[in-house]
Amino acid sequence: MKDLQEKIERLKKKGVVLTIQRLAVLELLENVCTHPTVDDIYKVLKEKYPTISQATVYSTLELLKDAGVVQQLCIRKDKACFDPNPKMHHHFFCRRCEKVLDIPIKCPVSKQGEVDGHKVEEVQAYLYGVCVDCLKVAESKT
Amino acid sequence: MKDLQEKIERLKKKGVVLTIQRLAVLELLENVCTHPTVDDIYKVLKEKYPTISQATVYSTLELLKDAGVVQQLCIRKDKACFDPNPKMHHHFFCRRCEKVLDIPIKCPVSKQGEVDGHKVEEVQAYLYGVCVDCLKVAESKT
DNA sequence: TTAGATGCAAAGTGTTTGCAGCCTG
DNA sequence: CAGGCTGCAAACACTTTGCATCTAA
Repeated sequence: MKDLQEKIERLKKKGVVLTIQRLAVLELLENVCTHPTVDDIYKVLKEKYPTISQATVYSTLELLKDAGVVQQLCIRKDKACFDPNPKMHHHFFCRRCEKVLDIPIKCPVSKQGEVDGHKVEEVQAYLYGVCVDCLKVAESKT
Repeated sequence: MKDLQEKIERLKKKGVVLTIQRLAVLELLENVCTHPTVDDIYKVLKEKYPTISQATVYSTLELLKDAGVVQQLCIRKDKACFDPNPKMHHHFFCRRCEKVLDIPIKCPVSKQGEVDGHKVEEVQAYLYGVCVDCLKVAESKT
């Protein structure tokens, strides 16, 4: 939970008002090992905070992203998902079960923050395929 | 034009019916050096083929993607864009002018087609930042 | 007290779907 | 002639927006 405290500090320093809703989103993300979509987050929070709205979840996630405490992934073409870890790392999307997983590969962006003269601020490497669990299921059916 | 012929051959071998509309999409993509969205393609084709529909453009692009002659990029969160080059290579998105550019970096997916036991079928590395042209404009305004 | 956040609903945008009619082989 | 493609419009899903109300500092 050290991460959570650090994030809260960082947000406070930026002058962000920490409402119940924002803390709830932050906390949920901190305790998750998946990469939830907006709707995933909304549905879970709805249980504890029945009046929370999708618009708030959307705006909070944007706020957290802009503050650099979470990152948004564009790995699925239908909807965004979020990663509580804001540090650069990469992802795998299983086309079968639609899970998103962190992966340990290093994707070197040549010279620090610069490629062909373009200023690089962010890098996302997305791998697509079939995850090990789905491969096992497929095998066992053979 | 060699590429175009090869693609047409490949599609024919797969038994794909090459209608006027499909050829038009294919040809347009072959003569483009950008990464057009569905709407970009639709608008251009509309001039030459006033009755063409968006649905046809969508279905054609999916067909071409499935046949492996073009690739779809998920680099912008609002809409898909397409790359006539189906071979693996990576992309840069300029947040200022919203251009998508091919970039020469190599993003090594460790062992051939496999990471952490997951079967990798496709890799997309997306870099985000400000392109060299927009950087120049920004400088000249200083 | 008040600037700014929330909740609700409507609007917006890209994409998919259903189906009648048309075309191609 | 038959299967499949096209064009049109409606349906869909995710996201954004507008605004009245509420709330944290």
